[in-house]
Amino acid sequence: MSENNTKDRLLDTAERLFAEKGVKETSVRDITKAADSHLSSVNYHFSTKYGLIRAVISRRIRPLNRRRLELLESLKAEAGGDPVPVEKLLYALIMPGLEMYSEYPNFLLLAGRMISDPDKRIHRLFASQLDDFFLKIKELLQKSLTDIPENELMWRIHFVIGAMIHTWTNHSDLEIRSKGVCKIGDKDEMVKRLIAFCAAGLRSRS
Amino acid sequence: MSENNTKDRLLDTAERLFAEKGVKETSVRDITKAADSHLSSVNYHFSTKYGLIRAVISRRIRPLNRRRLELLESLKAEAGGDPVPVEKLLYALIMPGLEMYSEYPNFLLLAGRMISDPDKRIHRLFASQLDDFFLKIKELLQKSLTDIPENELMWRIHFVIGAMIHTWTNHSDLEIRSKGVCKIGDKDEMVKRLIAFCAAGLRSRS
DNA sequence: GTCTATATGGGGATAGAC
DNA sequence: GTCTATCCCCATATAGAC
Repeated sequence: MSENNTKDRLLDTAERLFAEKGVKETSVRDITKAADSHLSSVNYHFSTKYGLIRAVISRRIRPLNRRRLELLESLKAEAGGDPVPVEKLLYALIMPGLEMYSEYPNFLLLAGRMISDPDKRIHRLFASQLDDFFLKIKELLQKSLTDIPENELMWRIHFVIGAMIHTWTNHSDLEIRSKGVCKIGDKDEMVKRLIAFCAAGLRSRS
Repeated sequence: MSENNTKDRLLDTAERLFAEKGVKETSVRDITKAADSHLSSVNYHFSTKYGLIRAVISRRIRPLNRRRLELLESLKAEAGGDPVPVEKLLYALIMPGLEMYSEYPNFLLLAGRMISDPDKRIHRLFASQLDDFFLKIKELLQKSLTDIPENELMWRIHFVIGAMIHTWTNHSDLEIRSKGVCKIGDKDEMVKRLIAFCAAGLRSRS
């Protein structure tokens, strides 16, 4: 994936180091050294360190969210007014992230940390993308789960997002606790499980 | 809660600032200034900044986890060999954290960030406490949900923890998305919802 | 235990030659 | 676009007087 020009090398290296050590913990010097570039190249291409952070995140999160919204739209069109099965809607939320994990394994860890980043600018880089999706999936879920009040449903969507993000960032803990039995590597199985869990939670009668 | 001696004032102030700005983003100078103390007092009382971080976290996470384990133990004793209702087991996981939120509102946000902290020492301060609980609740859930294979169950417990932690750290996003309708302030209602969601997820037939 | 002064290093950003 | 040299600030930590 990495290209040969400096800008892309900086993005790739920053993505990796941010995921490994954290954003704040990675200095511009670390990045330029590992990318075999020079300190000032970051300022040249991205103005500031924050500009680099934003670029690292945007180039993945935009396609990710676009894919999610496309999936939702096509499910909506397919159904033509009928309710869409909850599992299919959850697939649209969950699967694109896991496909990204296969291709860019560093990114989900980074994204999962961003969502709770104390720097509001960084937090919003991710959270703002979820805003759109949240509204749209809520609308579709309301048609599929007609007996659940709107505020209850919003809480449940929030729980779904939590389960997903925790899986992105902390699957290594589960791998340890399960002594290697539960691995994120089994992508399809894992997605099936997460979807089944969340679908049951969304449908629950309280 | 804050006491008058320097050590406790440092702990209280650090807890607040770590939650507001992040651990890495808060300097020892910030803390000592806000606590009306002196730069070197941190080194005197806690040796290093990391020593302070550890102390801030330990004084809350130990009682929190003790409470959880006590609740599990008393449920187990009460049931006397019979399966314990899933909802009660979830209560033992979820309620102690929310009681802590009422008393020390900064801590849950801080704890939720720690779990995905890139510094492994910090990550483990929290994760290591969950290890015990994970094993114990798994054992009890297996008796209550006899038809669910162990590895499936472990994934589901992981999802439960994710939903809980995301709620700790990101309820403000939900509050915004729901235009103020969904608030963590309604503690009892929120706990009821989270428990109902997770119980349904745990019971799901895949 | 408290306070001042300071050591020492790392950080982001920039100027200016090439 | 690339590279060097450097500015300037802020961080943690410590020495040593009180």
